[in-house]
Amino acid sequence: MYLIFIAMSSEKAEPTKAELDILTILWKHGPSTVRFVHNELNTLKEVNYTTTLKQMQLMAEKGMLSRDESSMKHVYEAVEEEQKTKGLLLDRFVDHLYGGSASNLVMQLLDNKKASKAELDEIRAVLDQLEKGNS
Amino acid sequence: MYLIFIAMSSEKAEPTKAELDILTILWKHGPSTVRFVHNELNTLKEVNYTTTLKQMQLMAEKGMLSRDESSMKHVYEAVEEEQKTKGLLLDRFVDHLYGGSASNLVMQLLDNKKASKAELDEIRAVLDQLEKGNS
DNA sequence: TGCATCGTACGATTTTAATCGTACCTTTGG
DNA sequence: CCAAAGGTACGATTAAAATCGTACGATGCA
Repeated sequence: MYLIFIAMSSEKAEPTKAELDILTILWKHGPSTVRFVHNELNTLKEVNYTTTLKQMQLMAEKGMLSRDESSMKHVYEAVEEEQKTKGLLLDRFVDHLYGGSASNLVMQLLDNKKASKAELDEIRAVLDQLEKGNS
Repeated sequence: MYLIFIAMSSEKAEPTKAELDILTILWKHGPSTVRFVHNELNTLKEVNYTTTLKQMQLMAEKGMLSRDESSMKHVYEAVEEEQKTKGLLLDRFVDHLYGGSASNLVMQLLDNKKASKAELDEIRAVLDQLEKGNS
């Protein structure tokens, strides 16, 4: 007797570049129509309306977006929260480029970059906060 | 009279996933033959030898790798330094996902992740170092 | 010498992401 | 009423990334 598993794409697929652009807009503005997303998108890059539409349809099919079809103008919404998705991407990034070491990444970040005084302070504040909570 | 510029691909193209894997190996081990890189690569994912070869040839063509053809077994080397390339990728990442705010990224990094006590300390040390140098 | 092994060269194919063209339905204002 | 405007559906195409198959030259050694 065998157990058969239907692959439900349990492996979190990370959004592509184009998909991330759309997600970003939806995270920022909440549930939106294709038209709205498309307009926002065109402030970044020029694409045909049907391209945006198709993208969003595919994303919905993949389960990245949900949509409300009750009105003729379908309203789409990101399924995963911004923090969760970005967190996943960040994790992958750290793993792949910095061997999983967050501190290595931060070092390079502060080293190579124009991290302003304000930013340094802010980061330090985050650190303090964390250590307090940890102990 | 016109000045004619030969496009020398001044726009830093970021390496693709597969390319980055190869670069990582070269950064770690220094100038290497295709065979060596290929073996290393196969500890991560299975690919045909000629695939690795072709990849590296293309990368050389793009100027990402240089190669020494004096011996029959060509020896390839990464052109850009590890820090420089990773720094570029990191910048793009911060810009795209965190609106260019390094502190936002760090916040999420420390928040969402299992940043160990040791890592926190290390990061704090980096901060101290920086502030000393800045003032 | 001759053949197995290991190397490069390179066109072609496959896979995935992204874009577009066209058909057709719904709403709306004159 | 009906045409213009704006919506969805969806196959087909283009673009980019990655992979592979085959040809053929070098090398080494029985």
